[in-house]
Amino acid sequence: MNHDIRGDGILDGTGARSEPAGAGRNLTYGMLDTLGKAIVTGRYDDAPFPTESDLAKEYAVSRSVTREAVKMLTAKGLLTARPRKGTSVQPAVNWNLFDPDVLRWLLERKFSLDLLRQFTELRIAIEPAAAALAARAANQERIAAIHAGFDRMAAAEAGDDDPLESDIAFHIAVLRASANPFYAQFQDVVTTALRTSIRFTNRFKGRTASLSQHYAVLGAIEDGDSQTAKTAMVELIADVMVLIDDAERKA
Amino acid sequence: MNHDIRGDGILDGTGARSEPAGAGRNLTYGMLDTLGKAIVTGRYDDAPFPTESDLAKEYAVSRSVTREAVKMLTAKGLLTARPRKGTSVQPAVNWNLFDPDVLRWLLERKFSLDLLRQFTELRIAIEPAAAALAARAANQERIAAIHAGFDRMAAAEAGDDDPLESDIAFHIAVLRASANPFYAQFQDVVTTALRTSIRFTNRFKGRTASLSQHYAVLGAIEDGDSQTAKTAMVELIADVMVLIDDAERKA
DNA sequence: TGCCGCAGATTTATCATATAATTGTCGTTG
DNA sequence: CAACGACAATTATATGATAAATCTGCGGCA
Repeated sequence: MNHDIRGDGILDGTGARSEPAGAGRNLTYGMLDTLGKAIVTGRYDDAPFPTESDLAKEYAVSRSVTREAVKMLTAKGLLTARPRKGTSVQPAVNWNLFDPDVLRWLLERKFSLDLLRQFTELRIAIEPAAAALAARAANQERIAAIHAGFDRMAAAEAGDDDPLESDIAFHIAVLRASANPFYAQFQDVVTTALRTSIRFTNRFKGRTASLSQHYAVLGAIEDGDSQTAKTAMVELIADVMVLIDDAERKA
Repeated sequence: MNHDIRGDGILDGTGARSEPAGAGRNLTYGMLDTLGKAIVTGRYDDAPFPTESDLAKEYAVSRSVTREAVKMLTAKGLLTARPRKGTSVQPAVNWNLFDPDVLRWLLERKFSLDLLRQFTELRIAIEPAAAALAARAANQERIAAIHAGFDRMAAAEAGDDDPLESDIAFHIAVLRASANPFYAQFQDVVTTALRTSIRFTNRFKGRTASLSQHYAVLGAIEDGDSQTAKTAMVELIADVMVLIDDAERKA
């Protein structure tokens, strides 16, 4: 096994994420990323997790780097370490699924329709509630942000913006407009999940017809009509759910 | 400032959390806990965050321990570090609120009615949806778990169990019964929030009257009636919200 | 036989020190 | 005044040594 966490020969095609970019930043983050993916994809489900000195040898880095990477994975709930017992992978229920790194590892390496459906089941609870709160907490600035997202979607319709990124921008703006930090917390989660699920949604080209549905959400929030905002958002995400159900039935 | 992360003279009154118990486990976890609390309570909002060598001196530990604690806080979104620029506290929007440690630090040290209300706004979206899913995914084992939680609540009514812990057990069982890992993820969050909010809810003694409401949720899930399960859970949490609103009005 | 306890081995935890890499600052120079 | 280069501060990495925790198995003792 030849692990290249130094990234000497890696060509990083995606330049999407600006700041948190895991891999190439330094040895610790490179190891974090590689190990994280390995864990969520089940490489150590039957094999025991290596000792820190074995890991250091395997990845050709110092024990400092190894220990720091392991500590970060521990902080995210993926690992646990005890003297003499060694380091071991935690059961998946302990993983912090709302950590953007963990979710990205899961979706990038283990994408499944089932996971997408479960995630959409979450969105259909969160986003309508966020829209309802946004309608109550509405002010000039928040509405402007949502409006900007909608305008980008409209521009994307005409080919002047990216359809996926503008869609994400709209939903993020609604979450933030809820004025509730717990809802705002889902920003990263929704962004990560939508970005990686593009593989799936791209197969259905008729989906951009939802522009009018997005406008219904925007309008209701502007009017301060929380109930309408909620139901409009429910319908929007329910349509996504229908797509997934269809795909699952075919598969 | 005298930081006792070694816990030599600390008497740990709570023994509640069994495994993840932050403080006394070792120096790294002790420092993680102390630093985490300090950050969320705003100690470094105007003061710059110390360099790692300063931290090591201040806490009387080696740089290894310091770096590993800082790395864990970085993994939880509280810090960011760059060569020459030093380590600095991230804006609160980047904090991983659904990390049990972060939420605990926030609630233990910074408890506010406002935070509790925002959290309840989240629960009123999550838990009813989880109950609805649970009604669909119901099987013998899952129903038994919810039933066990309910039985504990009934026992607590008679003084034979802890009212808070049994209440938590019921809600956790519903989240798990949703058979959706994203909902199950809220286990720790709900547990942490309910445990720390006991200070508040304990002032209202009439609240245990909700036993019948919990039974309504249980019954609906047993019947596979997702709509009833959902509305029953909404009512249950809406009552909590009323308590909070009352308290906020008085304050 | 069966149990208790101790010695050894293994692995993480901690410490200490040295060197490299990154990048902001400031002065110099054209 | 701008661009470049030397310096300095801070994190990043490497290495080696020692401590602490705890599992395993051996041996003694009742």
